[in-house]
Amino acid sequence: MNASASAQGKRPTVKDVAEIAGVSWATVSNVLHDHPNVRAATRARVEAAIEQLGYQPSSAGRELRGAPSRLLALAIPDIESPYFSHLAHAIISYAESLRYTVLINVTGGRINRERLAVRAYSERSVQGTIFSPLALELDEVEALRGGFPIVILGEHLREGRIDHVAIDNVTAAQELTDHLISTGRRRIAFMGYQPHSSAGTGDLRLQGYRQSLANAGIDLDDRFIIETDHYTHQEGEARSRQMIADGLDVDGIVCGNDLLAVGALRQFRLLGVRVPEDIALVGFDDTPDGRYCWPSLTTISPNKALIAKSAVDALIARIDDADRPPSQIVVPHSLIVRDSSATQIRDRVARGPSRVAETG
Amino acid sequence: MNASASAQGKRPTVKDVAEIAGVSWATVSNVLHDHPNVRAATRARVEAAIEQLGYQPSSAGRELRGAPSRLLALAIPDIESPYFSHLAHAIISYAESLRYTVLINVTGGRINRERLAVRAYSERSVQGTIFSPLALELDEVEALRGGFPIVILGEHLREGRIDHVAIDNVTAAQELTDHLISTGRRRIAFMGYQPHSSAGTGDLRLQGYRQSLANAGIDLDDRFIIETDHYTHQEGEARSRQMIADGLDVDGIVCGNDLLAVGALRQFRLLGVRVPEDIALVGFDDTPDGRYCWPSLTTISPNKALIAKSAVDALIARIDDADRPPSQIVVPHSLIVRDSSATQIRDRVARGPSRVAETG
DNA sequence: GTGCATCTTTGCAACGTTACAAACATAGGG
DNA sequence: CCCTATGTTTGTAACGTTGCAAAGATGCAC
Repeated sequence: MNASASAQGKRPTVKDVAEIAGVSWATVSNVLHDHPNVRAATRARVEAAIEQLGYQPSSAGRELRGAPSRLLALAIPDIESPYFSHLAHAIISYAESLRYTVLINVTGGRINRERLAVRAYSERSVQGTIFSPLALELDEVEALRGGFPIVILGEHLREGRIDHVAIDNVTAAQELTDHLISTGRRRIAFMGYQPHSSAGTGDLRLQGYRQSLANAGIDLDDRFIIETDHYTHQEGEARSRQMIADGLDVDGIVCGNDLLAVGALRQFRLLGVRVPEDIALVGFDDTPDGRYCWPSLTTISPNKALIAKSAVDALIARIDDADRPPSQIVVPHSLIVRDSSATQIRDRVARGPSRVAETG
Repeated sequence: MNASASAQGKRPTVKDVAEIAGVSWATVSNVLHDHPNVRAATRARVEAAIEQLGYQPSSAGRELRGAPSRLLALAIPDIESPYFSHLAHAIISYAESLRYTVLINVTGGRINRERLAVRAYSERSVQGTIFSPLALELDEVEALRGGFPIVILGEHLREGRIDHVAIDNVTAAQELTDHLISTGRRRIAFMGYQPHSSAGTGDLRLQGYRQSLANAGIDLDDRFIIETDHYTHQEGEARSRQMIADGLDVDGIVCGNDLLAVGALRQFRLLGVRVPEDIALVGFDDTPDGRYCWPSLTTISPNKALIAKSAVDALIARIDDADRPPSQIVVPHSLIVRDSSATQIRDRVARGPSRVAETG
């Protein structure tokens, strides 16, 4: 109860506790670690002293002695966008259930910050990092990390020597596009091509979109592939305005994420374009603003809880064994059909295919 | 360049560096701290050894030696809602510019987690905590912290002995309500009364709403004060549905935050209630989904960057001097008028009053 | 060559913790 | 009463870092 007994400024140590309890440091340590060889009376005396002083073991001292810091880092481009804030929540929660603490490192997608995330975070005795790169090439990640445990969020085309966790973006984009085709759309655009990003997420989604069109025997108009620098509301607005200004004759758009779609939705509303009657819109990530906008947004919902669990588990496994074969984990997702792609108003959920694979 | 020279598993220490460079530990330490008394040639040799081993000083060793950890904590109810994720971003960024790292502690608003946030975080050698309480009473915070540096986010009615940072919620709510009255609304409800929360934010906003009505000579119908458990989309939907079902004759609603308003917006759309023609809606926090929904949402925009700066500055000042008088910092906000409260469609910004005060 | 001043380098101690082994009590059986 | 077995307690060392004082090296003037 009395935590302020040490009001003289210094933080209490085992030594102080030992003095109050009239025993040696070693006995205090034994009490703290539940060693069996402590008499009940002594234990009680020491515990009383701990309570009296409000003693908390120093993490620095423990670490120095060799105890693991139980500190992980999460390096993400931003913490403000719904996708990453939800993911951060899921990762923090799951890590906490394993008694790990997570340090968040916001890189802003800037390559120098990303380099630091990979290299310098061992400074704070972080044991490993879950990293969602935007600008940094995978080869450089591998070169920089130098044995430091890293798990990459996001699929990559090339099979690498680093652990990965992601949904199957190609299949997901294909499902979205298939869905639009199945509702009768034929002039479908893709918004979210990112030639300047190394992450490859946009590429993969574009690939799924292309595949779907090819399967349906629909010719691809190159002007239907819209480039974006960032996956934000602003870009969604700007690119959709441009599309209409350019006179693109489109009846459906696959957006790289929900933010782009919500931005487009607003812009189309301003321009008098009806969604879904004139143009159907679909997104990625299943964010709340896609669920609560009007019309509500058809989207791909990644299983974020499972992404979080897989990433943390993979990271801890990597920390425990630096030499284990790298795992490439694919997390299931689902297609959520809402109003933005429906002809009549309805809301149903279709489960997409899912698989979890580990390769050595 | 060669960071993997220490591939034998152990992390390199000053000792290892010293051995490679052919000097003593102390000389390595001198190089690291830019002591003047090191010969240029020796310095170069040591630096080469550091580079070769990829040596990083151990934070545990430094801390043990008495160096400050430069680690702050941010304890918030959640990291997923736009308000808190934006705030977290601002705080992390600003703290980083001062070379502090921020540890995020998600309490979920549960009282036990909040107690831990105040008390147990000194375990990880955190120097101080910025805390946004939801359930925990201020008196208990004061009792538990026992001298540990804490800055509270959120205004409180009673002048306390703890540092506070917040906007002037009473005035802000009053401005919102005044605005609705000025556009001809008379039957104005308040959604977001929170009798079960200790934080008082809802109370303060309700108070401003009451004051505005009183100033305008409008009688308050008690049924117009809507209780909510959480400030979420879901509650916004549920409460607004209930309002219509109850047959409440309302022409404007002041919502406790943007999420409630966006939820209400969607529900009204489903029920065929027109916004703003039938009911005007206003919110709090200026979140992106309020900016991008349709109609866009009139709201109070708190200066989050300044909240972040004030909170971090206050916390560091408290860390540096435990005995300084507590500061009560009021951060400016602005009223942003958008379509959800307009009769005709327009978008203008009105600056609200602002002040920064410190009391001892 | 010696003495002195200056410039470099180094040994030592301490921070708080814990594992280990050694020392110390206590009680019971011979 | 002594010896051993058992049960408790304690001293010591080490983890990686840094500040201090002392030791060592170097150069210069006499």
